[in-house]
Amino acid sequence: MTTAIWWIRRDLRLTDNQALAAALAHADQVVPVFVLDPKLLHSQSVGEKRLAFLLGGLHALATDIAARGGCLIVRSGEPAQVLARLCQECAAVAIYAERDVSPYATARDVAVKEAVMAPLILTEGVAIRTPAAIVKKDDAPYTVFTPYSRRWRARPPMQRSDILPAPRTLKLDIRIDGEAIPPQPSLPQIEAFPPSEAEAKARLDHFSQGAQAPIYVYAEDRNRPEMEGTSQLSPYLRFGMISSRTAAVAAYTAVESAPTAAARASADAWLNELIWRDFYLSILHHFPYVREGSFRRQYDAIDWQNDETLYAAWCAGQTGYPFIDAAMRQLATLGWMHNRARMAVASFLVKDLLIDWRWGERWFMQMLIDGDPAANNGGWQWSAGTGTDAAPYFRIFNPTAQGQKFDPDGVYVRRWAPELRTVPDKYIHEPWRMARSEQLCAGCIIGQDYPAPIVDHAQARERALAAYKATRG
DNA sequence: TTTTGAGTTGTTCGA
DNA sequence: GTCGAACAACTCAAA
Repeated sequence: MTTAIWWIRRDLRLTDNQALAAALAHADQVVPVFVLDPKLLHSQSVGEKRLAFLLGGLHALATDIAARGGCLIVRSGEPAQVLARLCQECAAVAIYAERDVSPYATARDVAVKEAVMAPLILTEGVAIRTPAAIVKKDDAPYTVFTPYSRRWRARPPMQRSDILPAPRTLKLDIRIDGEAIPPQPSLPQIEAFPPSEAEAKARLDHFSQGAQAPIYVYAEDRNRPEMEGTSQLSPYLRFGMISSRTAAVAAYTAVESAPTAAARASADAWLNELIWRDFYLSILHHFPYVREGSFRRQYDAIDWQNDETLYAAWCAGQTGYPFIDAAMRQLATLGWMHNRARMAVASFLVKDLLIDWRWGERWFMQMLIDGDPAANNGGWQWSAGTGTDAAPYFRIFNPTAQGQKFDPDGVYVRRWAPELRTVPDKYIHEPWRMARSEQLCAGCIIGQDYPAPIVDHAQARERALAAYKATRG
C-alpha cells in the first residue's frame, strides 16, 4: 500500500485537478493536506475577506472529500516543516501539488524540496496554458498581449474530454491527525460569493450555457457595472474552485454553438479575458521583478505625489467623484469590484492623484477576494502605463465621463453611494454642479452630505501628462 | 540583419 | 450633436 500527499494550495476542487489525479495514479491512497502558513495567514496583504473565502472553501472541500470517504488534513506551520513531518508519519512516496508562479510560492516550493525526503512533483493547472508553453519561436517570452494571444489560440482547443473527472473515492486506511479548520469568520459582506466548487460550477454553467446565456451579450454588458454582465468567477478561479481549463472549455463550447455572429464574437471576448489571465501569469513567471517595480524601468522615475490624505479619501470612497466612490465602496463591502470600475479607480489614483500604482496594488490585494499577484499586478501596471503593452500615458480616464457612459442612469452610483440617491440624473455624476437650491432640494449638500471633488480633474490631467512626459527622452 | 506593421478597454479639441 | 485627428514615439514580433 503506497501513500502520496496531495498538497492543496490554490486548487480547492476535486474535478479536473491534475495534482490530485497524478497522486491517485501513482499511489494506492492519497492524503489531502492544506497547510495553514502563518506567513500568508497573518500577512498584511491578505485581507479578512479573502481569508474568509479561503477558509469557507476549505470547509466545503472537506465536506466533498468526506463524502468520498476521505479526510482533509489541515495543519499549521511552515510548509517545509509540516510536510517533512507528515511525509514521515504516512511514509509518503511523493507530494503532488499544482505549480504556482508567484515569487513567494516558488521560493516556498524550493524550501519544501530541500526539506522533504519524498519528491515534490508539480503539475500544471493554475494557467490554462503554461508560461513555458506559449513562447516565441526563439523560446523568449512574449511581452505583448496580441501576439501572445495569437500563439495561445493557435494551439488545439481543449475539449470536454480533457476535463478530469472527480475521483469516486478518497478512502484512507491510515489515520492521520489534523487540526480543525478555523471557523469561517461570519462576514455578512461576502455572502455575494459563497465559497465552494459547486457554486463555481453553477456560476460557470449559468454564464455560459444556453442560447440566452450572458456570455453571448458579454461584450456589451461587461461594461455596465450595475448589471451582472460578467461571470463573477474571479474568486473561484483565484482559489481553483473551478479549473481554468474547465472555464476555457465552456468558452470554446459557447463560441462554437453561438446562435449569431455577434454572440460568437461576445463569447470570444470572454475567452480573451481568460487568455489575459494566462498572459499575466506568464509575465509574473518570466519577469518576477514586476512585483517590485515597473515592467518598463524608466517609469520608476515618475515623480509621485503620494499624498496620504488623498490616498485615504480614495480608499474610503470619499473622493467626491460618484463613480469612483461607488466603486471603492463596492470593493470595501463585497471584496470585489466590477472590472470597468477597477480601471476607472486605478486611473484616478495613478493619474488624477499621482499616487504610486503600488499603493493601489497593495490596497486591492488587501481588499479583493480574488486578489491574485499576477492579475492584480498586471492590471495596475497596465493602468499606470508602466507595464507590458500598457495604456499610452496620455490615456487618462475622465471619472465623470466614465460614469456617464457606463452608468448613464446612476443605478450603480446610487446603490453604493446612497447619500446621492435623490440627486437628479442630470447631476448624478457631477453633483458639485448643483446650485445651492438644487442641493437643498435633493437633500444632499456638497461638502456636508457628500464631499466636494478632492481634485480638479482637468488640472490633475495636465499635471499627470507633465509628470509622465518628464520621464521620457 | 533589416524592415514593416501593429499595439485592450480614452479624452479632448476643432471642424 | 457628431466625427476625425491628435495625443508620441517606441518597442515588439515576425517576415
